[in-house]
Amino acid sequence: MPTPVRARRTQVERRQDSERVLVAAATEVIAERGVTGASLAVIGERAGTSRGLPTHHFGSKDALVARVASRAQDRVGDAMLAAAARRRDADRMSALELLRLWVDTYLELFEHPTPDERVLIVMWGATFPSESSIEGMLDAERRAYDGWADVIERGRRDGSIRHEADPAACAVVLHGMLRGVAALLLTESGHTDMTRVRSTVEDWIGGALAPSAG
Amino acid sequence: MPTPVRARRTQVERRQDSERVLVAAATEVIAERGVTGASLAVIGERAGTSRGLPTHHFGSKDALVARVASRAQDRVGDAMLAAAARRRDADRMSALELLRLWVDTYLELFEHPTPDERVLIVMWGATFPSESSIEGMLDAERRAYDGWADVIERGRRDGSIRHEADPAACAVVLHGMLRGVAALLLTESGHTDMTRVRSTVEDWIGGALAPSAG
Amino acid sequence: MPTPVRARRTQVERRQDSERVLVAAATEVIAERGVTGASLAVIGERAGTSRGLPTHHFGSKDALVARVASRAQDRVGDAMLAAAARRRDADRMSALELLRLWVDTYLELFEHPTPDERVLIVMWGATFPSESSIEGMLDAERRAYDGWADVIERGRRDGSIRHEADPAACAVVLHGMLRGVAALLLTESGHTDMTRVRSTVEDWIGGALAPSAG
Amino acid sequence: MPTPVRARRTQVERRQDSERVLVAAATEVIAERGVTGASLAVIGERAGTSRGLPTHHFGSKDALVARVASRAQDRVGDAMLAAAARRRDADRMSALELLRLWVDTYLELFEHPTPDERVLIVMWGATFPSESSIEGMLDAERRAYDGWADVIERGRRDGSIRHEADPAACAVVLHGMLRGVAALLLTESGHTDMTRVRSTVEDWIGGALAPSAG
DNA sequence: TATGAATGAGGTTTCATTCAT
DNA sequence: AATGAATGAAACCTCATTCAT
Repeated sequence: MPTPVRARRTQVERRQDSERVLVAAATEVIAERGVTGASLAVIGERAGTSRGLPTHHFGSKDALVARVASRAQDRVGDAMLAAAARRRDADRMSALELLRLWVDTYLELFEHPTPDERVLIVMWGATFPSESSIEGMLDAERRAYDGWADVIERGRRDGSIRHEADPAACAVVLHGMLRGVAALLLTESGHTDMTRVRSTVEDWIGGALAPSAG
Repeated sequence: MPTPVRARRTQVERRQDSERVLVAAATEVIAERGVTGASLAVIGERAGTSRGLPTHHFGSKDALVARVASRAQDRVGDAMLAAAARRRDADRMSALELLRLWVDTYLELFEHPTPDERVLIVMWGATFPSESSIEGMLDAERRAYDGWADVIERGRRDGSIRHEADPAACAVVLHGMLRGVAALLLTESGHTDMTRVRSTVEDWIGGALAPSAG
Repeated sequence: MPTPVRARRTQVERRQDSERVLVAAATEVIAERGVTGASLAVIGERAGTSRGLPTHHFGSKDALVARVASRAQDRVGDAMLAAAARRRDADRMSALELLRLWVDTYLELFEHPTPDERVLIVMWGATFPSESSIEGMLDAERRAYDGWADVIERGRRDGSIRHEADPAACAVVLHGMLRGVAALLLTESGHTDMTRVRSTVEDWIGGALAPSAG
Repeated sequence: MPTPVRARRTQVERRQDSERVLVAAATEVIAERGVTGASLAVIGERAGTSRGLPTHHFGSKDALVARVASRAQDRVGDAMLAAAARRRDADRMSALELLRLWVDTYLELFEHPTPDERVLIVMWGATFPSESSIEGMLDAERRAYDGWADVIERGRRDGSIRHEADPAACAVVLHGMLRGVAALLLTESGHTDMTRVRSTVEDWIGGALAPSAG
């Protein structure tokens, strides 16, 4: 008696499909209405499924929210890694060059933001209340600016970043600047000249981190 | 034996007292739980009044939230104006010096943040969802970086800020940086060395805006 | 020492003024929104006084509502008595003539209804729920159709109304008809030709109560 | 030992059962306390379900109220149609005979009124305030006396109703009379001799609509 | 796996009433 | 007498979650 090999695989596929479509829908709805404003029923309907599927699939709203957060972080992180990978001379780039590439890539993402970019900022904003905690969000923040600090430290060693720069403090300022600028761009889209903002950020970073000419 | 001189209060005084205590409580609770997480019942209890007073007094949650927002904005704005007013040489300061003073004052506020400072960032975060709108919040943002753009423009004219700086773009970057850094400081308080962050911000601004030595 | 004779009288007058203006306002608001839909605060404001005055003056909402009901009943009753009093030949009218005069007067009132007429119907409608009870409303109803039964009985004796007519049953039908027609006129004002409705009612009463020609 | 054959119900059955029981409970409670006096919590409890089910099921109180109204209208309308259908000679009845049959059926319903009859009158009463509006209630009224006007017009053509009768005006008077009498019967049940009222109504209609003997 | 019916806690708001001025 | 501030119960509604199908 032949076993329905494909049938079982189909179950797994269907589950994955559900997950993909639910996370995408949740990303959209949270980007529009915020974490607390997004209801599971609306997410289910936006996904074209039943209102009960989000709970059924993820067990709880918190779990779905955490899933959305981690996916959004990954997408942005991947974009930056991919930008570096595309460069032929990746292994010959100085740390400062890499940092500038990353910054540029980051800002480029927010020039034409998808729900993935927007939701990242929305969820960042949701961490500001002192009691609020979104699973995995604070950790991701810390990883992010540990990353910046790391590059800056490397730059100090390879001479591409001035020695006086304090890696930890610069990482805070740099990360805060990128997040803050991104947030302003999202809430004020249309009112700002993106190209100029990007080149201004480049200038500031250059002025702050490049070794002094002397 | 001292008598409670002012035990009798007029209606107007009672109303003002209620308002003061309600706005203070709302500021605290919103700073802790966010705008949507703060319920009027909890605010009423925190204020030491009945659970129904917030609605009775302000008519709606939105009105109370708007009141909290405008008060928080005023407090921060006032602090910056007061810092300038305290300077003897206020009228002889260059635009860049004024800008640095303001930045320094702003960051100092977030070194030991009260609920007023925190709530400002929390409410800023609540504006990130595209459909969300908090009465008066977006306007205040725009006023704020119009203010920065104005100082930068003045600096270009008085020669204290380099001519190449684009006032509008620099204002976005500067305002975003301050907001973003403030947000990081609030969520990461204890993990960062405030003094170093402040002096780093100073350096970046100097490097970006001061006229080039040549 | 002269006593402020007028001052005391003024207090009484002011109280009466308040009462008049409050009852008038309550009549309007109840006519618009129904008994439960009318709030004391709105009534107070409509009266041009404070929101607290209705309670202060009448002690409770029920008391004010009862006052409105009795006044509205009086106004309608007075109009009918006045119509009879205006007739020179009042003492020579047959019972049927009096009844027709009353009916005509009643319907005329609803041709251009003031809040007084409307509120009477509104409050009548509020007595339909089985548990609902508006102070004095049911009694007034009963008095009203006892009045009709009385006239019909007199008509049977003076020969102006046919002998077969059952006073109690006819009173129910007549009173119901008037109330029902009035209610339709209020909810459908503009859609009905009042003049025809009035003459139709006259015809029906004539056909039902006048002695048969034979 | 008998097993509960239908213990398992499909989702659709569960939904229909809930709807039935909720509408029945709402009808009862509204008949007792009026539209505004009936709270969803009480309706839910009366239905033997949770307090939240009414809202969950119908979305809003207005929707449930509209559902109750339309069902009550249907029940009364159906009773009148059924009475005509039971007659063998239905197609040979004159318009006046049909009208009398309907009137008789209508009044019979109110002799032993169920909540369905009572709620119809209660909701009619709730439409009297000028600003109040119950979904579908005014339309139903208009349909109802359009129906009466139609029968009267047919009677004028088949000669069973006198030619002088104005269909529109007579419909208003007839409908008003029936509603008004029904309302009095409900509020005064026990105080009135139903049989006599019914035969009085018959007499009045006969006197008003039947062609004059001559 | 997926659907959606049902629950019940909790939110904002309305409002009659109480109470201080 | 009059004002209006304050209370607290109760209303409608939203929504995460549980549960039956």
